[in-house]
Amino acid sequence: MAIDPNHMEHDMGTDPNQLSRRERQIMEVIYARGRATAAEVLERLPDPPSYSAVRAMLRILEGKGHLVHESDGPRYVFLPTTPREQARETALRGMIHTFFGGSPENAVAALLDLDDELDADALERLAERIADARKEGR
Amino acid sequence: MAIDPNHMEHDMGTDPNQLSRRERQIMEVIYARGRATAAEVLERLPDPPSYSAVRAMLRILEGKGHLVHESDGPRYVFLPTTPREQARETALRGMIHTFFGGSPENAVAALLDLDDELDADALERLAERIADARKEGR
DNA sequence: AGCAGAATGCTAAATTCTTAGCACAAACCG
DNA sequence: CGGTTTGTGCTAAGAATTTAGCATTCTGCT
Repeated sequence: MAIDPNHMEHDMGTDPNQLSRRERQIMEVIYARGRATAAEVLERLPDPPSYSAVRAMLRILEGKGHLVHESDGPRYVFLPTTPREQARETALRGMIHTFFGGSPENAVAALLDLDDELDADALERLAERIADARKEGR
Repeated sequence: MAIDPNHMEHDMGTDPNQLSRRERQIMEVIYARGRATAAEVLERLPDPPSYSAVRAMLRILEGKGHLVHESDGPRYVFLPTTPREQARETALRGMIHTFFGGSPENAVAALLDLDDELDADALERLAERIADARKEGR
């Protein structure tokens, strides 16, 4: 059941583990929103720099292959090149390895333990999901 | 049920979101191991630099308050100042915000969907845990 | 004892990151 | 229309990060 850390290897060019401080912050803003203009990124950055600094970083991230842009009227909207589903799986695996000894079960348990918690409906849905998984024999 | 992003604010000095590329990689190695010497960190770093470069980074991380060291014979063993339980909660909340629209339920569902999957015993334990949580009325 | 390897403290240089300003264009508003 | 605001492309400088070497000490082995 342990997660193989080698499973997390990627092309270094778009490996999130190679992102610098600001690059990472920006990618997180964009994933949280799904897509974002420079102004929208700027609004959400911790310790925000200037608008032109944000644009410069976005261009760099595009140059590295992490982002592409579309035009929306006069402005650019940036999207991640790695689909969200893939990016979050990568992030989950990394977190399981770093903080949960490779065990997804421990990670699920920790999620269930968070204070601001899953409500009854969510727990019911999850219980059903788990029951389904058990029926499928996995 | 949405996670409040403001819940993630920390003293900027030890805020993981402020870690640079290499600092973050090193912190992840140390959390994965629980504690580590410079040599052990070096073994696990992607694109590893020299031993002395690793030591210099460890000293910096100690100076910033992220690590402390103990002596183990002639060598130093480094430990994170933020306990693992706290660090992983921070990481989980951040991930839920970035990739799961603030919903822990979505995160749990994604974990359940990982390929290399929870086995039957783990599913049973989680099902019990969920049943307990539902009995407690939360 | 002598030597080689492992360790620390320290320093500075190389490299990378981050920032913001300029010139120009486009869009908006009175 | 004119002035202001918002946007892009581009550049370079300052700041931060990363790297590794030196001097010294300690440890282990022959």
